Amino acid sequence: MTTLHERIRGLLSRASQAAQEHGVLPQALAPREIQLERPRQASHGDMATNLCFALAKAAGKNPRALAEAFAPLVREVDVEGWIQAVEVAGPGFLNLRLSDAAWQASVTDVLLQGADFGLGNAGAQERVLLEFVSANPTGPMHVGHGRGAVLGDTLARVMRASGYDVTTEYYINNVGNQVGKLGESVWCWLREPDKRATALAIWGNGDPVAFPDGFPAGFPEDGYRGAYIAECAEDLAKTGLDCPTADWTDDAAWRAADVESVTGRADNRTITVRAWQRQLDRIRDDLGKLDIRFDNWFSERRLHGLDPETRDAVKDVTRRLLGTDWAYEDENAAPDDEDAVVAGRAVFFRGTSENLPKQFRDGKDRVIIRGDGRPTYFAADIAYHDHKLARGFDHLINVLGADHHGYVSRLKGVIHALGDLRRQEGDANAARWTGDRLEVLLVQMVALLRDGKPVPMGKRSGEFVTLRDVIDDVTTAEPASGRDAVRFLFLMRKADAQLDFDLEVARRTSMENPVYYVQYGHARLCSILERAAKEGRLPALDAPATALALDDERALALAIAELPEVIARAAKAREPHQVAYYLTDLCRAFHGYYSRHKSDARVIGDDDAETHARLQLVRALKQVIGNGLRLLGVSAPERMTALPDAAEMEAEG
RNA sequence: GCGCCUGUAGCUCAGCUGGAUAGAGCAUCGGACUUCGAAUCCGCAGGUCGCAGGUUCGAAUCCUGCCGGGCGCGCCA
Repeated sequence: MTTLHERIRGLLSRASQAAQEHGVLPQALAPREIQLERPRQASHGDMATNLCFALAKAAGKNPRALAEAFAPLVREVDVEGWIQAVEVAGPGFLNLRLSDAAWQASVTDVLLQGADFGLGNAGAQERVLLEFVSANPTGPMHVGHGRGAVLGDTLARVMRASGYDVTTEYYINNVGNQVGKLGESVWCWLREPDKRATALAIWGNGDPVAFPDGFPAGFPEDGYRGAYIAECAEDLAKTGLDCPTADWTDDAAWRAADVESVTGRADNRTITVRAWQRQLDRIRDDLGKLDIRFDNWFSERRLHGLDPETRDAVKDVTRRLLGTDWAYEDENAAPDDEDAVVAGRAVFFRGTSENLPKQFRDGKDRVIIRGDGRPTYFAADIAYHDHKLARGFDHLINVLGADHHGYVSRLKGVIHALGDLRRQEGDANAARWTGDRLEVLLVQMVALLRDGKPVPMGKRSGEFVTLRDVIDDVTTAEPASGRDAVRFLFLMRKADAQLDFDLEVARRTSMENPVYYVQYGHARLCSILERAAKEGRLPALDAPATALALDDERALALAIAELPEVIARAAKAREPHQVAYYLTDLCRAFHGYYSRHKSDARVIGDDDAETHARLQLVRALKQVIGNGLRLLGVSAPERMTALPDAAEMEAEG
């Protein structure tokens, strides 16, 4: 199996060999990647390469002269006849005009490769661990999490299509202050069933926060105030914790029953564990609505030795770092935290070390172990990333919210330090621990709009629009439409640009909402094929498309041939949005072709040869759009359900 | 103050990683359904690529300095 671009690259590569034999190029010349691009101007041919610019230096010639010498060689090695014309243009471009056979073959390529068309092996099976979402299991996911989720999941799909061996992972942040606070918040609601009932009734009415009795006594000042906390308590009150006592107000009994709470830590109480597990279930459900599933769910607890059969890797790695110059104890720092049990000695990571490459160096040394002996989030992350590399991954990718960007250099720095540590320990694999094994993709924020106006969100009040709300809100006739709209629209911006998500636009069924545009294109193609099948005019799948002759058909054939290029590029650049843009462009080309030739060259016509060839093109287009949508996790409907008519629309509006 | 991201048509954004005359959608205006889907298409108009230097055959893209916007700089995660 091969593709159009591979054929042309092969041709150009043979031409460079010939050039070496003819003395046009020096003998010793490293093979290089040949860039092929589609010129904007039709007069520039079907494909252009800047190969001669790249080779000019090595050849000691100016690009234009080299191109002049190169052009006849391309013709000479073109034994298959793929090239109709080679032209030297501008300062040294080689413009190629393909023969009919060449571009027509791309239609056949697609049909023969089917669902596999577009796959490549640029990734060379590199083992990549892709961590994304990793939202704290302390509450519902919001739209920002959703964007990271869609980006991560689509990137995984795109990279797999490009030959990377990708494992996806969700890091469950179930240790520390935040989950502890979650447990306490739930606990407070549990102890006051009457107040809970009142509050839930009011919340159930749609009133987000206000209710007469306020929060339960002793509710933590910085606790989680959302309605979902009371709901969680209600749920646990019904199902229990598999513990002997039924009286939630019996503090002593519950503490005794908190068998997992041997350390007295709030984040390790049974009730806390049940609370975050429940939140995690909801997160898993929400992700499922977007068709996102993880290969691994990695519990932070195991890094602290809290899960069965795990050891305290955090303590272990801290101790080992302390044995080197990478970490040190600070006796002067007094803990600000009044809850601190002992005013002990905090442990710092020397992130400012001169021994760190500049790009991994931090502005200040960071705390790993607090003065009271509790490890920080950073400490666990050190153990976590050590563990990731120890599992044998070649490359790590983390998708993070852009507000975490200050954390990146620290994390890379510590991986570098771990490498040095392992070298000192005589680890033969130490070279694998380097800062540039970690790649962090920062996803910018999402602003939620309704009809152009920002939707107010205040996390503190507990009132915020959840990802689930958004998916439900933009779900229209088809069950998958909410998922499709959210996924596609999140991919219409590159990750490092802020994104406005307009709920009204996401429901719209016009070009403003590109997901419908692309899906409509797919449905339209299906409908043509359906008609052709009904009339018994579908050719065999491997029938040639040699009767295609229109410029628009040439352009479409060349466009579908680009899918493998787009996928490879998107995977390499970690930019899945390129696939989304490609699909809208391709559909635009198809809709244009369809409309322009409605009267003079319909797909199904009198001439059998033309009809068959056009149907092959239609089939190929459908295949390519379908493959692309699958990559984006968006459904490719065979038909679109009817729109509500104008009267209904107005009644709604 | 320091660091990261960002500035492209009236608005929202692409721009194949340094290539040829910078492109879409929306909005405005004007056109196209007797046929395989008008959820579509065609056309008009719209630009000092924030500003100023620099690098070279060539810059929206790379380097420097300003200006404007966003986000970070916890013994939070």
